[in-house]
Amino acid sequence: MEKLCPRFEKAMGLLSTRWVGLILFDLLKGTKRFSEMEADLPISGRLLSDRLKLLEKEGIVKRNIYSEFPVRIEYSLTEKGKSLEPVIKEIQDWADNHVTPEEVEDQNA
Amino acid sequence: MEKLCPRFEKAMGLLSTRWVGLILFDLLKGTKRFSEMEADLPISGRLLSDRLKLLEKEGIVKRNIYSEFPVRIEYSLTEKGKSLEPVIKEIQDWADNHVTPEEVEDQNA
DNA sequence: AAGAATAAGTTACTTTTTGTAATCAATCAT
DNA sequence: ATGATTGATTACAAAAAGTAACTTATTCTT
Repeated sequence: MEKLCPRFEKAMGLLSTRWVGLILFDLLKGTKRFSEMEADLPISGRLLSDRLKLLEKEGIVKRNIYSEFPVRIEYSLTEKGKSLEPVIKEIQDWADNHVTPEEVEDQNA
Repeated sequence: MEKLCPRFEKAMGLLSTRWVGLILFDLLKGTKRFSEMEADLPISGRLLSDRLKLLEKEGIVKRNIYSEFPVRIEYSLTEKGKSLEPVIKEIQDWADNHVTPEEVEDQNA
């Protein structure tokens, strides 16, 4: 019996939390507001709120409040968050090379 | 509004399916039988069965039956499955560099 | 001060997915 | 026949996710 690596397990647990990958993909393009992310991603406000809290707790996302009218709250990646870029990039490369248009269709069906 | 890449979305949907990452990690070490994977991973037979069916359907895992006694069924990665190695490796690298022992504890608590 | 406007959430409720344990199917040895 | 062994499947309870309406905080307009 081959034991799993606990760190890998932890990392994979985070990355495999539903929507986390897409949120990282979005934030790697730059700072975003809550409503922007809600528009970019196929995720409801309830879960976006949950996931941003999780990622903030994990030190991957930071939250900045600007007291303007209307209030502006910006989310961005911390250094730890940015360090996930190679992971996301590797997934993108795999997707470019191995995900067929039909598979994309299937998903949307 | 920045649109997501549909291929990335599809790839991430697969990779973020619970247990898929751990199954890939396990199978990258070589061919495995059902009961071995059940022992290696913190996953129940019901979901292991579901996930192997999913991965087989996606062309990532292949299933080989040997009609011995008792029946032996071996699971291994297809070429497409093996092509995910750089993704898993990148996650492992990130985990080695950014997951702290405390975080591993938290997860087990 | 009163009321509208806006962004960012939260709550209440339903549906889907997981987890757990018991059970089944096929095969062979006794 | 009975029991052992692997690889599942089924039934049911618990947890997580999806949806849409509601709330909060702030500030602008009048």
